[in-house]
Amino acid sequence: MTPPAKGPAGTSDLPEEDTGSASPLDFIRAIVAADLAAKKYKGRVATRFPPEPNGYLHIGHAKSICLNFGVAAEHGGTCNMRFDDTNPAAEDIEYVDAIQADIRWLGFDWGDRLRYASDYFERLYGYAMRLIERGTAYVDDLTAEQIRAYRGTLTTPGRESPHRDRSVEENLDLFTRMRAGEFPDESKVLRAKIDMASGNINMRDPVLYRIRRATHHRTGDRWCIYPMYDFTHALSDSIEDITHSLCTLEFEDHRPLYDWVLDELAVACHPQQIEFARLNLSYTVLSKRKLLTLVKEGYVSGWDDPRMPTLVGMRRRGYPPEAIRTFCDRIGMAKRENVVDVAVLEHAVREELNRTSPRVMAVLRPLKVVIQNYPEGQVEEVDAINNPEDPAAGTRKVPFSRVLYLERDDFCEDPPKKFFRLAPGREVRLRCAYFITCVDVVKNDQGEIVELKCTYDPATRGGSAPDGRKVKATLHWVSASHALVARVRLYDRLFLDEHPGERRDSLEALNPDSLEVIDTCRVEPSVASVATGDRYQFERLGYFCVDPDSTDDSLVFNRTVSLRDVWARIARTMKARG
RNA sequence: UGGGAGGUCGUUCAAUGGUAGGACACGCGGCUCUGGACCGUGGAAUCGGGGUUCGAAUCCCUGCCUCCCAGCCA
Repeated sequence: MTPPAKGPAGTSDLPEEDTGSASPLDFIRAIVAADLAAKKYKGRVATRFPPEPNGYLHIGHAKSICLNFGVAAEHGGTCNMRFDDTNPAAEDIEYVDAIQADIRWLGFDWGDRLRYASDYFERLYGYAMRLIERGTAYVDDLTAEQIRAYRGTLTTPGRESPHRDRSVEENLDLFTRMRAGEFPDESKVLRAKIDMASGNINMRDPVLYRIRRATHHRTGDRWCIYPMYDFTHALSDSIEDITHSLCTLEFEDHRPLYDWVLDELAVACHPQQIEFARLNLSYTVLSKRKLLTLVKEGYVSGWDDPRMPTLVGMRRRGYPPEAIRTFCDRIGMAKRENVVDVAVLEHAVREELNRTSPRVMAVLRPLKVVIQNYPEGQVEEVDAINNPEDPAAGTRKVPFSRVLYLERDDFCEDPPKKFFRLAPGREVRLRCAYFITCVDVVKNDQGEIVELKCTYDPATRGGSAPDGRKVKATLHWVSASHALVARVRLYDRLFLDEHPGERRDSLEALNPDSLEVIDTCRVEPSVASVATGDRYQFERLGYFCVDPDSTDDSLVFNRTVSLRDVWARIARTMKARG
């Protein structure tokens, strides 16, 4: 596999070829390669990513973005950023800005090839007039309900509209007046004259234009008629000289219409539409409607809630864009319906973070530990490696003193088999510091453990014993008086059901424990000056990033993903077996 | 007796008439100052039935199952 280029993976700086083991091409890349070999488009490859600016981008869009920009880059081609903005009622400038920011963050660059379907409205209008002149489009006065009734059903053919045979002159006149605003909304539409008996419902005289008085975010009130998707999309592709128009499976039925429009108008460029299966992810929903519900009804804090599968959510969660691109490479490209295990995504995230994140020690649930034989008031600094995967990351000093905090989960008064951590009388290693032995357990009136008394072996400084004795566990810690207090947000999957999208009501499957906030975490002082978005590995716990809610005197971390946890798995099986 | 698309390990993607393979997940072992990482290893699949062929996941016939389509959304 080829990890995308380091910097922004624009249309020209991706590795052209995986020199070495040639991994097989997916079916779309195979078609593109064959077209290139056949000189089909004069050796040109031009794609586009055409979102409607009516929502935030999510991981499913990332698959399409990586495909479109990737295919173009692999052949020195181009990929246009195009907004399919033909429905002013649903769209908003907020989304056009957010979408561009997300794609840039993902690592792609469209240079000066930013396009809007709305820029083509005048040309599109001209094409519509041409269709009318050819006698293959007509103005219909039927209401929406009538059109639906006339359309027939899946198994029975439709009926032709009584207005289907209006003269070219009358259609031209009516359509001109539609544009001029002479008719109220929804009173007339322009329809293609194709075949009301077609088995493909999209070919039963599809609507091409509707009257809709709405202020468009780019064209304002200049238009009161707006073109429909099928008409706009095919022609926009053609206008932009696109060679391969890649879209998802549900548009397969639209391809005959796509081709009809371009053939009927005999345009110079007729791109080929190729459909691929959209991405589904286990334990998450990716439908715009459902994501909108989560936001609107307050189940999450917003589009950028770290539990959301949106690109903004993942960014805030701390997912590196490289990991998302790697994920998109790995899931493959096919036409079969699929549900990718979210573990594949998490694995890509861990892999990237393991390679790049500086290590730091933090204690989520502090348990006070006093080292009895360590001199009161003494402080020393131990050396800690910043990233064992990257020697260039260097080392840092971590203060050690008499009173420390350990993770509550790292102590067990009555340890079960295979629990290697601290227990009464047991010796363990404190990471980068000393071996300590637990000599006493202090409890409060409720019987809760409030403090541990330990001793340390001064000869084990640095973490190893001169006599060669071993310990079975190494624990993370922080010096109580030096540690910073931080708030940490622990995220878990938003849904408990593996396929929440298949339920009538996905909300029933919501995980009530998808967010846990801990306000009393302690982190080592080296993270005092951090910036929003900085990523760390909290040793033995997971990867965390600095949330924008952080201020100069209050740190907030999001847990991006936990480390793989073998002990948790062992504990789970032991519990299951009783 | 509508049209379109698709069925390969648990999941996902390969193999395009010639040893069914990778990744993730899972199991076992090793190593380790992170029960992380890493290394090794194991189990695990061609929807069913016929046919063509020396040889079929792949070609043919047939049956079954799944998904998409009846917005003046995209």
